[in-house]
Amino acid sequence: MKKISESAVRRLSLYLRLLRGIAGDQELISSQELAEPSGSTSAQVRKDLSLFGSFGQRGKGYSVPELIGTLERILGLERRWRVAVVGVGKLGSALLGYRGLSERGFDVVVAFDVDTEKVGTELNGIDIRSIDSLSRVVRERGVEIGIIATPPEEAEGIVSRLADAGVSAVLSFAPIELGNRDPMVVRTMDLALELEGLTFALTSARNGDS
Amino acid sequence: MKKISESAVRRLSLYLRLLRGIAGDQELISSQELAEPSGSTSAQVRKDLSLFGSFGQRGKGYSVPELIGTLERILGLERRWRVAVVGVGKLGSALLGYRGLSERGFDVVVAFDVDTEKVGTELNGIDIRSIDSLSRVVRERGVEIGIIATPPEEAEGIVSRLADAGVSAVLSFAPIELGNRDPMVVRTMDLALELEGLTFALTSARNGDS
DNA sequence: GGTTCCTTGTGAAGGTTTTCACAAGCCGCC
DNA sequence: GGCGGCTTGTGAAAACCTTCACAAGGAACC
Repeated sequence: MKKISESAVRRLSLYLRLLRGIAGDQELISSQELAEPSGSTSAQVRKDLSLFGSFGQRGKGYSVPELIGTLERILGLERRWRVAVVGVGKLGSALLGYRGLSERGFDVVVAFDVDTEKVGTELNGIDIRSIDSLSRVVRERGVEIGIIATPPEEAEGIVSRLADAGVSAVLSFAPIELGNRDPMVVRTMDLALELEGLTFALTSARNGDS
Repeated sequence: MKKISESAVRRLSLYLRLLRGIAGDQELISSQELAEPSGSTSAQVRKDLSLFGSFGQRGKGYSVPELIGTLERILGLERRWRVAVVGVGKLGSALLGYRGLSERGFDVVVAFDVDTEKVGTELNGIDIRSIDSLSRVVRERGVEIGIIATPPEEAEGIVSRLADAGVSAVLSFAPIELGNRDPMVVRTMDLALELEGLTFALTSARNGDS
């Protein structure tokens, strides 16, 4: 199988998000209509899709419901995924209450924290368990993806423990680098780093860049 | 001035984050030492830096404190930035309490919400004001960057109002597409979209990809 | 059935980013 | 001062990604 670039996968996710938003309103969509709101071009859309097959009909466009199904299949979203949130501080709590996860196919099945006050309680129907029991509980509940919302200094250790417990992917909010330990896929979301992308743009715009 | 790719800027931010983490422990660092923990290569590091000048010393490497200063200058972080958080729900509250922002040069100077219960109170020392007063308060407090933590259906309108009030950059957590309205820079962080990047990797790994 | 209009799928061209590889330069030691 | 070891800075090559442009195919209408 060809190698698919990360940016192509991002765009596919974006197309899917847009399509879900218009499902019902429209039966067919052209590459042009899909490109515009995603800040892309029609050629790009067609190329991205053609990496996986031919899903459109010449002269007509793409069937919205079919394309949604196709993108879900490509992205591995035909099934739901079992997620654990590690760290139930402010961010972790926000994640436990975030409907955007289950709407998009991710079920938070358990959360972990060190705080003995929190352990044993539940939040939005999700059990909070002790981090000491992480390995066992992760296996019991079949967790496949971990979301790290702990202080940065804990993150590295948590990733190791998740890896040992058989979790295959991690999304971390801790602003530190977590090497991709092989079979496991790790991705980091760093708010300040994103803001720095903005300040770079603002600053270089101000200093006579055309 | 040359055009700098978004991925290069990302990497520069990453180098800076790493350097700040080791400042004090080490006086000099080689491109190789900087590359490894950032998942890059030494050649990449040198190329990235060479886009802006020559900062190293052959045979020795880069001075850690100087390189920090240089990167801060490049990224526009020599000064602090004034940020407003719009939407004080769970996510917004978490943001108001997040130290990672001020540590990295971003001061949240005000927050906005529609809820009359919240308006007039403060959280972590940050005033919560009515969204109706957004334009005025943004100007009064010199807000430069907006962070959107409202429900997605509000996001579009908020961006317009921020733009009108003179805010030049926005980071949005709403999972919808917000076109880059010209002088303003807009960036979206979508948790589920990042998770989809992971499920794609997991799924295609399982389906005989090498 | 033929003609026109429309949109896909895709090679080829063009552009950008990454990697390679090596000359240039610095340091320390004899 | 000269030599050896080390690391930068950078053209050139390679890899990768995006855009172009057009043939192929479908639908509608006469």
